[in-house]
Amino acid sequence: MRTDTTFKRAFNEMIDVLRALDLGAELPSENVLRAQLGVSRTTVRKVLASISARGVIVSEAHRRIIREHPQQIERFPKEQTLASSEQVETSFMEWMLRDNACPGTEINEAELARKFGVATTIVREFLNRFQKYGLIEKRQNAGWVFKGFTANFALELFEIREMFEMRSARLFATLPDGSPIWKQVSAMRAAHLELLADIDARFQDFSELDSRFHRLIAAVAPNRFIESFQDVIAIVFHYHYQWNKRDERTRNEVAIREHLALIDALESRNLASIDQACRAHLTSARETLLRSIA
Amino acid sequence: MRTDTTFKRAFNEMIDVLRALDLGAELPSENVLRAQLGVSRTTVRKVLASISARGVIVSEAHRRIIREHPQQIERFPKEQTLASSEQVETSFMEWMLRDNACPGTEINEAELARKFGVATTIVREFLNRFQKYGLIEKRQNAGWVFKGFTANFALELFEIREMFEMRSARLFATLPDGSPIWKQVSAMRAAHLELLADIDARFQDFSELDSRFHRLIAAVAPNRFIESFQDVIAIVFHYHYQWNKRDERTRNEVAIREHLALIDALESRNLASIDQACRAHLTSARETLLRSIA
DNA sequence: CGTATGTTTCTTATGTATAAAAAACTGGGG
DNA sequence: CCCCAGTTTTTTATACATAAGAAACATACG
Repeated sequence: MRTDTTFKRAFNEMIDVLRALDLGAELPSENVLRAQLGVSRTTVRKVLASISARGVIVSEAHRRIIREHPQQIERFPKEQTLASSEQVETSFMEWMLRDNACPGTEINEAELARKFGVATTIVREFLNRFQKYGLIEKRQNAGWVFKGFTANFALELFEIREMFEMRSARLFATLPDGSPIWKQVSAMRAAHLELLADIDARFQDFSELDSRFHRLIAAVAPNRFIESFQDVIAIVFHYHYQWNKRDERTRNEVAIREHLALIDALESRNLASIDQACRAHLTSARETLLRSIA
Repeated sequence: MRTDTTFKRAFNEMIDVLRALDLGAELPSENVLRAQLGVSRTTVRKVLASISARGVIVSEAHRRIIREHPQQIERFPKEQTLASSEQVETSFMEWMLRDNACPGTEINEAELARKFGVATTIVREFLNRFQKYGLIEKRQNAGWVFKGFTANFALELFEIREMFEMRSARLFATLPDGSPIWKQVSAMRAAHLELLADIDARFQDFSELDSRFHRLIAAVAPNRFIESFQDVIAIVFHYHYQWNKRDERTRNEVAIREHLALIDALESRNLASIDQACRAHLTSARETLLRSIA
């Protein structure tokens, strides 16, 4: 049976929506809420019914009134708001990084499904999607093989990354002054400086900023294949560094400074500087990853 | 229920194996046959049992003897030797290219499953794998959208293709004389000349040769992400050109000559010539594809 | 009439079932 | 002992079932 994670997520969000409204106010229409929460009206109605049953709102003649602010209502815990297909990703990455890092390990769909507590269909679907990350390989009529989080993997990854990133960065040199991208670049610098100022407390926020930074650079000339490859990079860094915490703070601080240098170079529109800053960052990122694998 | 396409394929292949043996000869062991046919011993035994039931071979005390050459035995038709998951690819590409080429078309899993006569699971799995080709996109809790076989698609595809191909081709300039790749390059030239000599009759064989040629060039320095991208190129060319036959013969002849020029350039080890030949071919291939889309 | 809610229908997400295929186990002969 | 064929156990490929969610349709109210 399908899980009701969409409902639970919408329910949690609806609590926030209600909190922002005054007592006695009329709720927005189902259609407005639908757009706001990003779900179907069917789900909105289900959430409203559920909240109504708890007495937080009352329906009267085609309108809904807020009776009390939902302070007491408990939110659904985060795990219950993730579809099984999403949970499997986390389970799998943990299995991979913690338990069975060794290359050549055979992956057994049935066993994983049992271990993760989901149907085999889900595991299968996940593995199919996960294939693009280059870490597993399918063998006809047999299971999958884990190819290993190896130095080779990192080198192949960075070879592509370098091609793509240099290509995008270089395009900034000819980007017209009026492009809206420059605004985003400048906002990106601010975000980096902000994080740098508070690096001791917030160094763990870097992973997400890193991904946003590289996606912004790639966005200078959209290419679906490059965008898809960003997913590969993002997942690798997200999980690998989550698992390997050595020198995390220093590592991130260095990367932030390299990003800032690259931003300066981009804004200078000087091709040589761009090349240099970009390559410097990629080389350093590669070395860091390689060191953490060895 | 799972289809028995593996059995049928093995059965067809076994017929060839038996034909190559003398009457009265003893069959190789199950294990040897298993390796030869590339299936499990379970399937080999099933095939042997089936052929045995038709009286072509007799089992006596731990050995199997060929009694007659299987001229009469009918092979299973090709369609029955393809797993549903493989058939779906063809069905889908035909649906896409013939019926619904327009961008933005919504793809309905259930409807496709009905149309193709397979379970929804299979269609779903296919779409998940097919996502990497950049032609479809998934929307949360809703179906998929066909993004269209558009000029933009072709341009993005070729931007990546050019980066990858130039990278590989350039590496040939520093490839040591002793590398086994040179033998394959020379064999590749022979294959091209052979096809060229008989181009009027065999121009349809080019698609496969093309794919092998570009994979060989990439093989100079293996990179899983580049290899994976070759699949994208291969499928696009295979199906798109199968559907668009305009000027097929001329188009292929031109490409063969460009390939030959590139082979010469590679063997010259001259970087400038390699760059030039490689770029010339890619430009021409891109123009051809764009023209056929417009 | 247009917008909002109530109702019905269709589709997707995910579990379960099962034949086909693979792999593991077994006893026997050279 | 190694290899071989017979047997049993596991796993995969695929079909099918169903609740959740989306979309389409219908009705009512201002």
